[in-house]
Amino acid sequence: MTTTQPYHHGNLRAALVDTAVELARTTGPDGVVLREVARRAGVSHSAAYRHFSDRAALLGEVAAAGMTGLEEAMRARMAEIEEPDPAARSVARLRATGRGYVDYAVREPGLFAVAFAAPIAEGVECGDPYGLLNEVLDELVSTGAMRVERREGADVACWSTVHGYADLHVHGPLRDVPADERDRALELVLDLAEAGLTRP
Amino acid sequence: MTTTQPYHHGNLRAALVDTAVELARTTGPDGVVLREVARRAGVSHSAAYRHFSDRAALLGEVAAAGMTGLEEAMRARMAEIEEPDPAARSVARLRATGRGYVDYAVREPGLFAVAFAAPIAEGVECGDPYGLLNEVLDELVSTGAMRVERREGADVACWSTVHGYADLHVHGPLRDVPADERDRALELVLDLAEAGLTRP
DNA sequence: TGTACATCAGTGAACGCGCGTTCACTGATGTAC
DNA sequence: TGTACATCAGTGAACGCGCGTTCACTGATGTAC
Repeated sequence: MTTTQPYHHGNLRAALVDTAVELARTTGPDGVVLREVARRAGVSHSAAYRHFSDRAALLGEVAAAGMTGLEEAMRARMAEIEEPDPAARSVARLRATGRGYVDYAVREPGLFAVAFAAPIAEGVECGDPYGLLNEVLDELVSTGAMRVERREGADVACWSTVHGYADLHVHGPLRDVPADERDRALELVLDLAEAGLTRP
Repeated sequence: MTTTQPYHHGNLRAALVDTAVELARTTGPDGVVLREVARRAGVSHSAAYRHFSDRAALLGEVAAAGMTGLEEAMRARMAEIEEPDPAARSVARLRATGRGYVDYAVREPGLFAVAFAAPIAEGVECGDPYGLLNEVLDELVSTGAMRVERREGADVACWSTVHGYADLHVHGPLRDVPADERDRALELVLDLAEAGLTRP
């Protein structure tokens, strides 16, 4: 009882992107092989060229999805914060962005890798983790938790820290560190960043 | 007037490693293609299997060379420091390790990538940038520049920061930032790390 | 309302490519007597 | 000191693989009259 597929797929473009994302989750950038994506979508590989100029264009969509997921993970952690005091709250929110960033890298290593390895597709809906980080850092200044003088460069510093932490633990030499130890070490890293940012 | 090569190369193993390193410099991990390495070394590709069990083993040697280069770059920057005061000197030395790390990543992006992408070959002479960082952090404590309480986790925090900074600027979204701006931003990042580590 | 025709979205064969690895081989080296 | 022989370090053909991309094609859809 095989359901006969109609000749026209209906929404092949979206189906290909979904399939590519799913493939990227387990394989990373190199695993997003155009022929395999088409195969899994149940379509001949040349059909993909009706919707994407080449493999890079498809990968670019996956990268956009990865960025979006990354920002969502950061927001998810931020949503957990209940601290009422504005200054303490902004600090807590910043720490939450870091946890979310690392969460996502660890939970979705393939998508995380693609997000940074492939150029984002043009004109596609795409998250902006860096923009979110900057908003939270501005909050830190406006609540008085951080002096304005420290604001410059704080974005790149924070981003570098969590990004490096994530990369070392996902692909790098720290990849075999057990999860609980990893989480504990992250808090120490966030402590240090916080100490620097909020130093009077 | 072609010089006839002797049948026996003499030191093919070392020659292959050198060639692979040279290739990795411009191409990164994926470019270290066994057949191409052999081609450049003027030898049939199967000859490589007399010296390496497979491609991964050859790549592992390149990774070791990359790690060694990384440590050397850190040491080179450290050697520039002339500060006489012990505490200030240890801080300056720490900052120097960060500059050296980023220097190397920017100057040798291919080798830097291989160093972290491929498992280091067993039993090969190999630099230890992380060990060096730990030594310098211990100096910070012993000179009184950093409180002992902050020592735990400081290694991973510092490593994460410079590693992330390097990765974002070499392969990541900040790859097009011009060199002078990049260097300036690094100092801001080091300022923040220093502020956190040395906070009373 | 029915039909001719343009357009759209698929198909499948083919091209050209290069890879890692294996294997039977041969030329060169070195060592035991 | 000379030689037989084992061993070492190369060669080159072959295997099997899968990829991205192109192209002439065909089936399905929609639109103008």
